[in-house]
Amino acid sequence: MRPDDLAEVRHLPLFRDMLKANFDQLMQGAYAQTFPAGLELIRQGDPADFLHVVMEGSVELYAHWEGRICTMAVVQPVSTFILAACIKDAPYLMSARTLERARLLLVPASDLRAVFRRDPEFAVSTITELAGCYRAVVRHAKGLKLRNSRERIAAYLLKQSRSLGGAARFSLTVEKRLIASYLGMTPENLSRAIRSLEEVGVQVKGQQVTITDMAQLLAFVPPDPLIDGPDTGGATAGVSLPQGVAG
Amino acid sequence: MRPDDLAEVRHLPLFRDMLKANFDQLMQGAYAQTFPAGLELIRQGDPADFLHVVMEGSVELYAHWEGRICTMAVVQPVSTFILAACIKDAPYLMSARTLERARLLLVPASDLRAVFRRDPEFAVSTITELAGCYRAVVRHAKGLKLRNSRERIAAYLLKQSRSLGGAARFSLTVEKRLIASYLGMTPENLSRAIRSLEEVGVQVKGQQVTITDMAQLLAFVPPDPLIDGPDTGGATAGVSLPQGVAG
DNA sequence: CGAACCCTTGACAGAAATCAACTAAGGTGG
DNA sequence: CCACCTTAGTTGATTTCTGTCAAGGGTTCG
Repeated sequence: MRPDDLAEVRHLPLFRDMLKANFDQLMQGAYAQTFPAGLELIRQGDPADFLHVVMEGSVELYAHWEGRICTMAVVQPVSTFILAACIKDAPYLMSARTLERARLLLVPASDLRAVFRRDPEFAVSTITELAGCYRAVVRHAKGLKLRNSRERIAAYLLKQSRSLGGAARFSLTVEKRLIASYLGMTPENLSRAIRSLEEVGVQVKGQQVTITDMAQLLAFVPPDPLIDGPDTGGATAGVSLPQGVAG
Repeated sequence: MRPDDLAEVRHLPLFRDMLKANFDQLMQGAYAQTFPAGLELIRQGDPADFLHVVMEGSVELYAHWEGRICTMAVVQPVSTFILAACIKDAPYLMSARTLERARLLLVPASDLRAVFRRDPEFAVSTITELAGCYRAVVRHAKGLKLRNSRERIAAYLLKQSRSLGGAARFSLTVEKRLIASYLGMTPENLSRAIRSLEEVGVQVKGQQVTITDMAQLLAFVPPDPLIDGPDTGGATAGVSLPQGVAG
């Protein structure tokens, strides 16, 4: 594993406060690997063996049942996923696949469980991380239940804009079909709904999003930190959530 | 607070492994209180001051946005809720109200945060509890996205049945309108969908549910532990989930 | 160049929300 | 004890939303 990878992992909220000795030991059992695009990393139902950390590229978390599939999140660097399954030593609830060529760090789940039992700082970091993940999914569920398709799309676009500091023009970072699945609708429906949103202040041409009337758009879906998440203003992009979003 | 209350709280997975001294201290700052039916205990957006433990009665967790409301969970004794908000010292994502007369234990969030920083066992319990909550919400979100109304209802009824050891006859434990909201549909739609489920092996008359053809019902919605949760076989009832479900 | 694949559009079918009316059950107060 | 009121639940008619099926345009990549 590259030394600068280690430094980056060390800076993650999950790992930054633990004792160096414990961090080093955790990383000793871990290994980094590069995967091609479109590879299935994890299949839902499998036992949770490794905590995954995305170093480069992006990973889709998705779920399936009876032949249907839906995207649950897109994880982008640098963040972890499937933490909860590792902790519970339980089957993964979601599958994962690379959206593009990606480099991942795999940390054995057993090491993880051993370490937070003896490193209180790491335990606290884990608690904070999980609490954040939990709240992210609750917000997602609230969006699904309280908003219709058009509203979810508008809120999604507004969130993207806000994460870029309120930009009126920006590019979508993931495929539309994936956005559709993440927002709980079909690609056709997304396409039509996007078109219909022109009358409330957004125009989407290909990947290019232009907010033509911010006030009108804000009036159409009043952003709510209890659904859309707190103002990040940072560089978080895509459908991913602030940090690790999957357990 | 009653001594037998203390014993019951002490037996919760969240509290059972911590040092007695720490438990006692936590409980010293806590207080129990009885609330009438229909009282709003928590309003979403308010700062998280207390971890709530339901000792008796039941509590609905719900969310609202722009005049719309939806039920997120029903919490029944003995379990905790809004753990995650307390940990993050962040605003509640959900509101809470008593469905019936209920007795609650309120534990100051600041005490909570202080204690798991110095009691590793409690930290581990908190981690496990949160991981469980996270997975419960992920399962709920999966159900919403991967199943249609009829399937969600059928799965819900099957889950109730299984939690009673596979009973073919049982009573609904919560109001239908609440079930409808929990499952993400209108009461009218629930009513009609229930009626239409007669042709796949369930009959519902008032509160009474009768599974007339278990095989057919199982074929209609193949239960999936990654959505419906692991087989409990226990006495868990209502729309509530195994343990604390709200952070 | 051809083969995928994504995205879009149209036509249609099915699902779900809405509006309105009606029933039934439970609780209140006379 | 009964009349009354409130509320949950149901049913019907209708509209709106969403998914499905099919076709075509555009792009990327081998």
